[in-house]
Amino acid sequence: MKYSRQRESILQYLSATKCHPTAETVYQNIQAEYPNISLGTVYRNLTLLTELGKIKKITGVGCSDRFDGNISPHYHFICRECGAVLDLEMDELNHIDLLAAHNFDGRIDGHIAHFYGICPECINKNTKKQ
Amino acid sequence: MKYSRQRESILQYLSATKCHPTAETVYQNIQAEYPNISLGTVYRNLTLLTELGKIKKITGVGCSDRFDGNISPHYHFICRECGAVLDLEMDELNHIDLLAAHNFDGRIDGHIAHFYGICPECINKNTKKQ
DNA sequence: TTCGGTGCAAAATCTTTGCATCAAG
DNA sequence: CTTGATGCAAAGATTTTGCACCGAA
Repeated sequence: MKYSRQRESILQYLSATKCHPTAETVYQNIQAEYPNISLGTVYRNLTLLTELGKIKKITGVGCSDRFDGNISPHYHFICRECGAVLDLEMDELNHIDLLAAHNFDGRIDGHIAHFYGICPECINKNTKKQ
Repeated sequence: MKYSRQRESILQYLSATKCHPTAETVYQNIQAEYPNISLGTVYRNLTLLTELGKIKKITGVGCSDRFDGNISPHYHFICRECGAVLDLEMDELNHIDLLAAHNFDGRIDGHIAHFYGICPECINKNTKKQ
């Protein structure tokens, strides 16, 4: 695979940020360094980097997919109020694959899980309102 | 809310089927009874029924959302090979919300989880091939 | 020089919506 | 009748793709 400055920039941006940006957000941020980059290139590289395992794609959060530079196994929290996506510090739930496989004839080799609730910031905001 | 034959038909179809159809598939099946129904009406009713809690929307499986007439709490299995979505017979994983909340400052009140692997049918197919 | 990557724009896919008409209450 | 629901088609939103040109090797 050939090196590309744009791809490198996308990977660096994702590795540096703790938020979980959409393709559009990645695009806007990379534009600071490469004003001529196109959204198509961003999508192509996000797909490529996901296939290479260098980033993770998070689906099922809002309408657009999100991307994560943190490829260590971890779970995500989604705030029902502001939509924020946060990393959770918790061990892998390996045992739940076994629970799922218990009454199932197929083979189970993994899972995705997202947790929902109210983020610290929104709890704080709500307290002030009252 | 006014009664509508179309909405009733959609609800009945979803309650009767064990597969987890997309809006497009619902549309095609309802067309058997109501040839003039429009995709817009299907989407409007699927959204409405989801808000009313009469059906469930399953996101994060393939490109389009899927819908489920089974509103009892349960988990889904997704076949990596054929994309089939199957119901899993397992207890609710209430304890994982506590695990998630352990090192987290916000409030956690729920989760979604999908399990991945190879479905019985595909395992069977693969065995025959060899 | 070669060939993969890019920028651009068009297209594809999925979903929502405006509006005139229809039908439930 | 009145008002919400429908059918239709257009528009929105997100993502993919064809193609000519650029730039890494």
